[in-house]
This record gives sequence, structure tokens and C-alpha cells, in this order.
Amino acid sequence: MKAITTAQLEAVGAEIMLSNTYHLYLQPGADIVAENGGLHKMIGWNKPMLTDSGGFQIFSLGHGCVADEIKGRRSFAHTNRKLLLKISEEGAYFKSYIDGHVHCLSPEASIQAQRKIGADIILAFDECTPFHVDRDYTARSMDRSHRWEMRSLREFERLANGTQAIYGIIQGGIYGDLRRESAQFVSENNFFGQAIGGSLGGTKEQMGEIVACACEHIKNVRPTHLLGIGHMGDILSGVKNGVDTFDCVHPTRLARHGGALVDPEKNDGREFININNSRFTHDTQPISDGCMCYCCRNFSRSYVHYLFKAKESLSGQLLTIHNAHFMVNFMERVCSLIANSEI
RNA sequence: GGUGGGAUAUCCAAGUGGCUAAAGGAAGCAGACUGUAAAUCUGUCGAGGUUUCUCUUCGAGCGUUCGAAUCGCUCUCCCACCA
Repeated sequence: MKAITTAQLEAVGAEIMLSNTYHLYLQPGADIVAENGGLHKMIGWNKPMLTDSGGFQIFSLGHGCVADEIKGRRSFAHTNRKLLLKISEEGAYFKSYIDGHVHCLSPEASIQAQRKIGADIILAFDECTPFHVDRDYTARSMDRSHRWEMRSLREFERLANGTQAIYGIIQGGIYGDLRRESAQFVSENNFFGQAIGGSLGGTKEQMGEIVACACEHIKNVRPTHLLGIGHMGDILSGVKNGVDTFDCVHPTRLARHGGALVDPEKNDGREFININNSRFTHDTQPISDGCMCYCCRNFSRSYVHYLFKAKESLSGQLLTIHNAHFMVNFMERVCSLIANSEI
């Protein structure tokens, strides 16, 4: 988690953290994490943790920014360098963006790295299928992901020490029948839970349909995770379809860029305010009225605005605390709505 | 007192006769951000008008030229060095 300490995260009420196998694999390396006693110990986080398999990052190298692909947008960054070299049955060959060395991340290599990192929940290695790809490719990619997931499961069972659980991943892109097939595949195999991944379409409406379709065909009562989704409306929509957990860079990245999450009902439907805006220069109110986070209890919009204008690193830290608190609080409200049968 | 260098839009700074309302930064203003190569990226950025348009601008003034931020003269102010 960028711009925030684990102590601050705990204070905010966060219960679980997602970490990134791909980045830890390249730097500092899974062995270094293991030498530090595992990731929990290394970063001082005594609560649950999951790791992504690295699939998303590797395939973002081949298609520009996958976040853009998922949304059907053209990527605007990292487009010049082709770092994804080859996808074979064995795994994905790619060049390190750090030093140019060629690596192959296979299901076995990903699981081995995740074993060393030591998160409580790990993910099977899959191919994150992009948006700008035809049905035929999506189908073949899904089949390969299924084979990779089975290899992930076997490697996981081979290395199992009783402290980790593994999720399968539902692929299938924007095609309902493929999503159904993939959901059935994951349900029928011995995963602890399942995550919904890959392209979720070009619009929020399409994303809602795809998630609903995937959830509909899950044939068990295991936990379901929706990968990479974190706007409030999308979370609510996912929850209504039966999704249990989410992960997303949005709250923390937004924070570092000056975006503070707020109640849309009090802000013309907008989910955040841009604290950089000049209208906050003299605004001595807290970011979010009534918010109990460290930032809102102590500081004004005017002060945070000034910190951003002055490019103080504390600026991103304060808003990251606020946004993290805001999301935890939001999910607590969602939980109580479920408890009261209101959704 | 002498010699040399300089003065460009909010700031820094290119530009030495027409392609210059004037490169490039910064600041300012706004936008984007959904399994994090993002403390990043994009747009805008003299004043007006809906576009091809008009007006004002490169220290000040006068001049040369069809045409000047760019050439000449005078002045003002800064900087360096020598007395």
C-alpha cells in the first residue's frame, strides 16, 4: 500500500491486504521476502493478506495498460516498449522493466513465489485477457488459463503446508457462455474460493452484466472476489450479485493525485473531490464532514489543498488515510445493509 | 570615471529581419485515474470573438525596411570586471 504505513492501515480498520507477486518477484525477489520471514513480518502486517499471481501485470506489458483494455480505452502509457515476449503452454516470457532480463512466469513459478511470500490467500496463475481481442482468442486464452489453473492447483497442493488457501480465477471475457464455462470449471475444482478476472467489457453496464453472469454460474458457497474493481457503484453492484471481496488501486492512487472520496449524495453524484481545485483554498471544513479519520478529525480542506500545491509528501499520505478509512467505512455500511436485508 | 554583458509574456528561459502571439521549463487553471512500471498522465495557458478573425506585446523613445523581439541611434535600469 503506497503512501501509508501498516499501522495507519490498521488504525483505519482495514482487515486484509492484497500484495503483488509480479512486483515482489522482480524486486526484491521472493527469496528476499522469505529471508525476511515472509511478507507479513517484512511489512509489519499481522492480519490476513492475499497475493495476486502476476498474470495481470505480465499481460499489461503486452497490451499497454490492461486497466485501459478492460475499460475498452486506448492506453496512453508504456506503449513503446514491448516487454511481453511470448505466451506458450509453459508460461509467459517477458522482459523485466527494471533491468531487461528475460523471465518466464509459469503457474509453478508463480505458486512457488507466492509460497515464499507467504500470503494467506494466493491466486492461481492465469492470463488476463484484454478487451480488444476476438471471441476465438478469448476462448483459447480461457482454456489455457484453465490448464494453468490446474497446474497452479497441483503445485499448490504439492507445496501445501496448511497455512495458505488458493483461489481459482474465472475468465471468459465479455462472452456469457465462456464465463459460464469458466465459472463451472472453477467451481468443480478444489479451490478455496474464486476470483472474477479478465476483461469486464467497455462500459459499467457491461461490467455489471458480466459479473452477474459469472456469479450466476458459480456452483458452490465459496468466497468470491472481484479483481481490480473499486468504484463505490461497481462494488455495490458486485455485492448485489454475490461478490464478497474486492481489491483496487483506485482509493490510494486517487489520493496521491489529490482525489478525496466523498459521499456522492452530498456532492452532486460525484464520488470524489479534487482537493487541488482552487475553490478549496479558503475552505476550512474537513474533507468529509463527520468523517472520523485522522485527516478529517484534525485538518481542513484548505490545509490539505496547500500540502498538494506545495507538493508535500504528507499530502498523499493524509488523503490515502482518508480514502482507506472511507472505503472501510463504506464496506461496513454495505455489510449492515446486508445484515438488515436491505440489499 | 572606464570597459564589457544584459533587459523577452506571472516567473525562469530560447529566439538575432518574414514560417513569431513568440520554443522549452515552472507556476496557474481544469480533466483523467477500477487484479498499481502512476507522488503519474493529458489538456489549457497575452486579451477578446463560435471557427478561418481582431487587438496589444519582447525595458522606453525615435529611426531603417514592403516587413523588426531580431538592424541603427538616444535614454533608463541591472550585472561583472578595471580604476
